[in-house]
Amino acid sequence: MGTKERRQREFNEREELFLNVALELVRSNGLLNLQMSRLAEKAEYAVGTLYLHFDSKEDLVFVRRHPDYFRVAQYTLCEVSWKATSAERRQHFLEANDPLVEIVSGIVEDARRSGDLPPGGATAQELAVGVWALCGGHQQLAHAEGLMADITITDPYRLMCRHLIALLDGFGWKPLSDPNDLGAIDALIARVQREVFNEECDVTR
Amino acid sequence: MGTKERRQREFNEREELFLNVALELVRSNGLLNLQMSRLAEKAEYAVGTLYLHFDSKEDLVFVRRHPDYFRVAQYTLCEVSWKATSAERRQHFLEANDPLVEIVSGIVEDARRSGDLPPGGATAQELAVGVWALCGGHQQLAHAEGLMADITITDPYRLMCRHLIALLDGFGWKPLSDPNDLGAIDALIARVQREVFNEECDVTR
DNA sequence: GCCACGTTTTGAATTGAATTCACAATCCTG
DNA sequence: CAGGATTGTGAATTCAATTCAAAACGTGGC
Repeated sequence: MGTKERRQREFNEREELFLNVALELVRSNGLLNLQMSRLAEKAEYAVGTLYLHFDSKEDLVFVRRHPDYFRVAQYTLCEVSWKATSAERRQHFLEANDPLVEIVSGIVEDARRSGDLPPGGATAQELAVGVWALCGGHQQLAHAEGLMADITITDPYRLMCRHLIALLDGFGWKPLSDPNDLGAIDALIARVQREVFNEECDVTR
Repeated sequence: MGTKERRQREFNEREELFLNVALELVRSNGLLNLQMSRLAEKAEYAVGTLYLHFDSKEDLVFVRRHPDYFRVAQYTLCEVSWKATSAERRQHFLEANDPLVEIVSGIVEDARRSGDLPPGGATAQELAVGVWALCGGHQQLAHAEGLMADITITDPYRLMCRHLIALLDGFGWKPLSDPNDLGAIDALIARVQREVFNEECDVTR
């Protein structure tokens, strides 16, 4: 019975199409101006079809996992829309984050095992939350146009890295570095970018 | 010419009324369910009157400075609504934050002068941004129901304090404390609450 | 090939809320 | 107290999300 499977595949492809078109629209007009009818039109399907895939607009936005993820995550986490979202989607979001939590926790545990991080105290997850919060908070501030400029901050992402270093230093994570040594930080950023992300990702944007 | 002034006063009082009723509604039904027509009705004025005071709903929400400030600030800073807001309101928001920036910068400078904080390196404002980001990020995560529970974090605000301590320790701000000494942290929280906030503010909520 | 039936897709109609604006009410001034 | 200016009103408009009855399509049996 291959028909059913083909159907399913086509359905998935259409969903993918919707998501891609949505992404395009979000990129050019912003999340706020995303309109279901325009999205449907641009994808060359009827609005109703869109609603076969997504329960609501929130739902549509929620599904995206992508380079623009940060922006969506911020919107999603914003209490207002968090509460507007169905419990299933929230669960989905939380579960989608699990692997990340795993990875980060693993890194923390490795560090502890190897003695880079003093034993006892914060659990791996507690530490991870701090990093997550710091990144999210910086992201939020960095995107509020004019805010950083107002307090004469240039290069907000480098600043974020400095704060991350300070935070981890505060937990005694070795090697300790100086959050004020800009040269060393730039070198570190460059190295991580090269060795971990294989140049694919420009952290400074 | 006292009439004009009375008028102005009455206008201001009405604005205050609108804001109070709005706050009530937000508290009972959430920010998302705030409806202009219901607000007008509850305040016993016409919708049009509401619009004499506020250009839009965003505008109304923006104006509030209050214990629920965090929630509103989060919504405000969320890129999506930040961009939807008029440039004037944004400017207003930024200016309203200036005194806070001043205060925090002052504290940082005092610390540097007294030798508690090593000289050089991050500017006071850069340091302040880190604290702001960390608080905002924690706030965001803490309010996303289920998220903290999912990764077995209890007492997210205490955790936030631990991370703040770690961050400042990382910058070498004396006295250095151990972000893992929970007893000391609780004592510190209690002390700050007592001496600075005069018990008026329950930080643990 | 063609019909009947279930399934999928459609988009016009509905709904719900923000915002506007022509008119009404009120206030002020000479 | 007339009448022009200012302020307040809420029905009407607008705009976008969501629904749902009907059309189009696919499938298996004859």
